[in-house]
Amino acid sequence: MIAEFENLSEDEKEELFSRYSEDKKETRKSYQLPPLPNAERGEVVMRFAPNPNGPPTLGSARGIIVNSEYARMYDGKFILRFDDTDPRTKRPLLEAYDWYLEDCEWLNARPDEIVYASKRIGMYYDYAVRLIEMSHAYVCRCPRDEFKRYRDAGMACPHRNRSAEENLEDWEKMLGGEYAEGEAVLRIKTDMSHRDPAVRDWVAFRIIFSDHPLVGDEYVVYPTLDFESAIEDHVLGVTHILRGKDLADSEKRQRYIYQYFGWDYPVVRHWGRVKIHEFGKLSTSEIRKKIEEGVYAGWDDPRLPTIKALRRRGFEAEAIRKFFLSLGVGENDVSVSLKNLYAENRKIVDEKAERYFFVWSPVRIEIEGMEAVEDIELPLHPSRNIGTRKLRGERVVYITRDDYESFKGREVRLKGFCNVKIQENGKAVYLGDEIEEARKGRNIIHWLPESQAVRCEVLTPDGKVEGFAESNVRGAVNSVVQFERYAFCRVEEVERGVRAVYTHP
RNA sequence: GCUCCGGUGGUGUAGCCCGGCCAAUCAUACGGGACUCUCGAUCCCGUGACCCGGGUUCAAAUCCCGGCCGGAGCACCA
Repeated sequence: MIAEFENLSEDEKEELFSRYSEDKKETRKSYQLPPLPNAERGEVVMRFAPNPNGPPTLGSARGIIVNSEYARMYDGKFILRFDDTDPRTKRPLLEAYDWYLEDCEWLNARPDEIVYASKRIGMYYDYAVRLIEMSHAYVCRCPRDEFKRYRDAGMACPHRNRSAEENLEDWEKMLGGEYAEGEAVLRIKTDMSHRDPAVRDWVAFRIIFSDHPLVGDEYVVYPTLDFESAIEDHVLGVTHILRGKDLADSEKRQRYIYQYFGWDYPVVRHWGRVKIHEFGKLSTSEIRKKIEEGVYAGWDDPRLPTIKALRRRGFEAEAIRKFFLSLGVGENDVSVSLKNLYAENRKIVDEKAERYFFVWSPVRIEIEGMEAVEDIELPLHPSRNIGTRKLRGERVVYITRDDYESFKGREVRLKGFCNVKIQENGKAVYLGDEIEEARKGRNIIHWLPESQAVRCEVLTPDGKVEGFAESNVRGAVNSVVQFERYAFCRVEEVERGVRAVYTHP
């Protein structure tokens, strides 16, 4: 059987291997999302609705991936909707709109439709008017604190029972800029004795005298998320809503609107909070501040949990997808290590990453007793036949300080080159080239010839690591390579020295 | 405090709706071994969990009650 296999041509072997690994992938790939209740093939409409006040982060990725995955599962539609209706407290960033588009695309979740809430404020006004006319909404002129007292007491405020005409009039005044910020809001009538105070007559529109990055100073009355989202989900025909449980109460509020208009509320499911060990709690606004302070170099700083940063680090979209699909859509909070993402990514990247040497904290070593310079060829990949790279076996080489310290006085194999005995004084004694001479085990180390060592810095999540890389990496710009015995890294710059970004071990 | 929601190995997850086939799935992590001119990959093997207490039942991870723990919301933020 084995002999039979050996007799096959390389191509045939390749084919067998790939067929075998394909099968394995298929079974392993089963991060199946649970079925959606009430979902019909071709009818499902999902949406992801971020506020673009910064670039998408790992947190956003979950929303993008899970929603788009369900849309795909049911052959449905995936909508990207910008809930950008607060130009002050959660002010959108103009560039961020495009960042979301880019990252969705990159995550293999291209939206079938894109909606900008701020461009549809006029439409929300129409629905507001209808609610006022039906006496399901009213303009409330209570100061915030005063209303809070009514709410806590479960009592109607003085404005609650005014006529539709009066309310319409006040509404017009709001729109006309006759009221200052805080002087009037439009509230949806719910139930002042609702057991959950958060549901009692919630605010649908408020006055904000601030220009909006996308629509300028066209409006002074902006809808709140609950109103905007309620209307949009219906207008867009959203069938299923999947989002974080921080928005769980929204459903209770929004249902009133659906009831007043006689609409059906979409199926809602919430997932718990995700905490990633490696990234502390970083809010978008905190990151923004630290970028401005110069703590981070930008939104794609490798230390950040933004999609931009992960992409720069060389993560594959598919790995990120699998990572989130593996978390499922449970309502319990998860606290997960990035190691899981690393593992997913490694599976993809290992078979295509070219291998190179990177010597961090280099120590210069002179090899004594070596006869002549040798030309050495090393494979670009340990198991796949994708070519070789050339190194010169010279008398002067660099090895890392770690190896120097731990192998001092002992024999090691310079991978692909020769065996030496490391001396205490920064020198080494040549022992021969034969691999057989080298002890099997953990004594094969990587190295670099002085003449082919180029300065290299690696940006890691914990800071910068400096050393030398072999000049051959110049051919690997913009790709993920494995610096042997170090980590996978994405090479992003090769002029004037090499700069790479750490992906993962 | 009030209102919701959750608690399966170190971590994440399946199972829970419709009790038995669950001495509980898969992944990751960890430990051991094989292979390898990388500390990567691959291949074996192994460790390890149903929050606690009652109840219902012939039978409970699954149903009910109570407790404990955790989270979210209680904004003119999203």
